[in-house]
Amino acid sequence: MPAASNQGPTHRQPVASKQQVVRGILRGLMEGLWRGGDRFTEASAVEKFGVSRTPVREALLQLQGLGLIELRRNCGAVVLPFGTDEVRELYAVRSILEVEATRLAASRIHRELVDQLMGEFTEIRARGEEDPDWRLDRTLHQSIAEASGNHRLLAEIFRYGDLVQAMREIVGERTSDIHTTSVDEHLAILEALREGDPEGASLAMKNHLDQASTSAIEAIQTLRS
Amino acid sequence: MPAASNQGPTHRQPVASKQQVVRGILRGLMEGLWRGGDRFTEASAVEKFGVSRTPVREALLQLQGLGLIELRRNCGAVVLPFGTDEVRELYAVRSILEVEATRLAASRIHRELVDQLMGEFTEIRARGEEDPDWRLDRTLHQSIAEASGNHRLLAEIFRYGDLVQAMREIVGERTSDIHTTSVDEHLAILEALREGDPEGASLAMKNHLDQASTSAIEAIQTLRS
DNA sequence: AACGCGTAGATTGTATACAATCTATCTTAT
DNA sequence: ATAAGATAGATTGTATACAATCTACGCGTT
Repeated sequence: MPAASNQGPTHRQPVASKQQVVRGILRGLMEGLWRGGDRFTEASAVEKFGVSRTPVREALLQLQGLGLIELRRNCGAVVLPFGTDEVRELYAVRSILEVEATRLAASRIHRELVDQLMGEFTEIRARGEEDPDWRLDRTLHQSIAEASGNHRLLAEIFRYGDLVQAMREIVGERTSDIHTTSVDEHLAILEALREGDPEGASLAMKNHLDQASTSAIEAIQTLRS
Repeated sequence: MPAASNQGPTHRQPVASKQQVVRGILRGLMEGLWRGGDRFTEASAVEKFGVSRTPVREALLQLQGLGLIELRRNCGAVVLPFGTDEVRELYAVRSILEVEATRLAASRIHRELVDQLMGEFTEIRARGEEDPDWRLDRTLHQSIAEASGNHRLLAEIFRYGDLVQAMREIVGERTSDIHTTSVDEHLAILEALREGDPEGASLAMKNHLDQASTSAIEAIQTLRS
């Protein structure tokens, strides 16, 4: 018997504690549980999530790195505002990064990759399917970020992509109606990339992210209503 | 300068441990102590810096957030490449953020602030002084980022500003010759901002950061030679 | 009564012990 | 001899105890 094989209330997965806290606090932020300027201590998070201080501290540091809270010496965590304005700003920064990545990618991305992605999107559209877990969407953004040729830019785009994905999943826990991924917007980006048109591709990406921003703001409002 | 005034082996400042590790590893990266792909364990860092695992872990998480190392479960920290290409990419991302912030700031920044900053830069230039600790430079970049009106964009610019400042200080520990801050480049930005010219200001910022990138690359090469 | 100071509580920073997991080597059966 | 599996070591994930620091309240002095 190599493993204890406990069934029933299995042992807490050690690796999940930190992400559980990150998710929980992010959910609280999105639901409007705290107002900007509110403070809470490590001890309160320990009690709320039932884990020890170590994963709580690491989770708070991660959230600070994501610009969602602020940690002050011996003063607890200060919750930063998180409303429609902040979501708009988040998508604005994401747009700055991805629009520039798209501009760079236009002259570097491989045509075969563009064709393959276009095929998958058109197939999805023909079947009337939905890409419910945003797998294709993420693949597209990731492929463009990689084609930018700047590893650090790719990393920053991933940072925001992971944050947006976490927000999507939290929204999905409550509202069954997930906004349909916009295949047409994606295809517009790919068509411009296929022609090697940096301005057209970056403009199409900007339009796509503006639409995504509006959808995200509506989702937050729905979550809080 | 307050001058730390460390006398004797006073009590270890509890708050300094984590930043000491961050600084030490960042210095190692800049000096080329490790090659990209090298791995080191928490235990080795504990031994190297003489602190416990807790601040080491938090330091590694911070460095991962800065995109300098990669943490893998039970596999230690993987050092990412850090050479001239990576410094160039770092400044490219910084440029993307700050150029857009400058464009946004052109129509929002207060004229009095621009005039005040121009006064301080011209005074520095008239006196032939140097702004050795980059205080004015940081004030300018911070003021522009604030004037962008996007708090998250400001935060991201701060993230890179702090990283660049830490790199400058590490370079300064070894090489007495610090590159002179380029007053003319700063004044070009401010003059365009004063006229409310978004394209001129953002172009001047891009030029300024391109020069800074070249200087940083030269500094790294000097540090390693 | 107002201000300064000191002490107690609270909170975070750090160190260490324990648990879970992974990697690599060694054994064993085919 | 090769490959599959088990076992031991190493490494990270988590929990807890201790140290340092900050905040706030109460006391004493002016």
